[in-house]
Amino acid sequence: MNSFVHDREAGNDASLDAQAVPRALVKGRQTRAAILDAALALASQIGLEGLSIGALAEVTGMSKSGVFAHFGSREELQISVVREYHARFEEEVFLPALRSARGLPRLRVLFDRWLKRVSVEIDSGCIYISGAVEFDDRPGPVRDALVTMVQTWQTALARAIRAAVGEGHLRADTDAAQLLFEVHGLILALHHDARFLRHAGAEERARAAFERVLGHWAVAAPRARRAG
Amino acid sequence: MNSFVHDREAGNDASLDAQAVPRALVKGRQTRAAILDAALALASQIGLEGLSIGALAEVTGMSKSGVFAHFGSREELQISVVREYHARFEEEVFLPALRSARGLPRLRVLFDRWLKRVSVEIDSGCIYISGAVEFDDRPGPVRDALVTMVQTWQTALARAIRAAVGEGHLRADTDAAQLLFEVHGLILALHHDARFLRHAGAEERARAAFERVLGHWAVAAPRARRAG
DNA sequence: TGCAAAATAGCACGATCGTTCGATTTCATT
DNA sequence: AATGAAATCGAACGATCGTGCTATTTTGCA
Repeated sequence: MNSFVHDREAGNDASLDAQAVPRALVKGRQTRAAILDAALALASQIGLEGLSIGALAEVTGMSKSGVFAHFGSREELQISVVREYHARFEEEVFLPALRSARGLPRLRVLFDRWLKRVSVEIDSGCIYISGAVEFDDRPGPVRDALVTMVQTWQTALARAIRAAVGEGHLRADTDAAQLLFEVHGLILALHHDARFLRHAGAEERARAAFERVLGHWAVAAPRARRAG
Repeated sequence: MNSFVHDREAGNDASLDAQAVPRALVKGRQTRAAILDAALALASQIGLEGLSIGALAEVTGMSKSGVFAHFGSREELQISVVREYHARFEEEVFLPALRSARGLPRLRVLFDRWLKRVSVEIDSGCIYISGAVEFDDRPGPVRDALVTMVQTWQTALARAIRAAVGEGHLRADTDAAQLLFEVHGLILALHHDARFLRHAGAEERARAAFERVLGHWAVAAPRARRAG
């Protein structure tokens, strides 16, 4: 259920209908997906805490109670949004990178798509980032879900880094956690400068810094003549 | 009024009583300061958007209207909190660094105190950071105030970096904005890992990365012997 | 000590929040 | 077409929100 890992089959979508629903209604799932879609857009703009069932009902053209019935509580709605974002993130950032060669090439694709998701997307801010700030002092199931998802993503990244070491693309003594920390910082700085300060060149800055960080752990230094 | 600059005298606190208040009541200012103090702690935990006058009244032991009267609107309260945070940030991060030698030493102190402000403080998260996420898609005076403050701080940092270049501590072709971007990313990553993920080693990671970034633009290679 | 002004309290308003509950509509199956 | 379940609606609840009023208390100065 958490995925971002190798075991991507066998359960298709066993998340809900595990205990054999007597009737297989499809309408409910559809509207639920529609609500979740609107919720995701809304949460991206005003945050997970800003998500209100009333606003969601207005956007989807439903009644408040109609929306509410699909989740049972606001908290469950927030968690569902987090999970939905996680699924999309995996599909748009992680999975496409699997088509690239193991090691540094795949790591570069991961960063590139991550970067694009944080900066380019017009409507959506990154819920991992906004959620981390919103819930860093707010215990509860929503925070727990967020932490789990972020850790899953970071674990996948760390694995990609170690793969690059294994392939001989990065030095054997590469500190994967340290590299991850610094690259993550670049994404956060990009998110900050692009979305909050509305700086134009932030994306390019992030790319340049990423190459420089990689260069520090690169196995053979081609005497750093990076485009600048 | 914005400060973070060289002109720190001449006005003492001419911010409010410029147009000669008929009576010089001190009680109002005191309670206003007490409210602001509580508001700052509250906003640090649950965010500027989470600030509610009711909760603030309860914490300070006053009535809602009593609290309200000091600011006139919730928005003005939020802006006051931003300004108050700015003032404290300047006092605890920027000003102490002025006692260090111009150039790299001062830059190091700036980073060190910045880092401590973001990670060590138990109660308070950084309002610059949480505010940036909360208001990146929320136009209005609060966002404007936040942007102004953050830009003031970044400008001061950029000036410190250029001073380090001027002192010959950093290479002449140092890209101050790029260096600032990367260092800012380290602070954001530290804030994320320390506050949200509750990782222990984040502070040390940030320090190590900072030295490495500085090293990239350092004038003399650490090993290579060079005159001057 | 008295008096005006400032500070604070008390109360109520409209709005919105999440949530509950019973009624009603829509659907999948026979 | 009938039927029972699932989906949705409509109205209402208590709570909390920001804010506007009018008292009341507290303060600083004559």
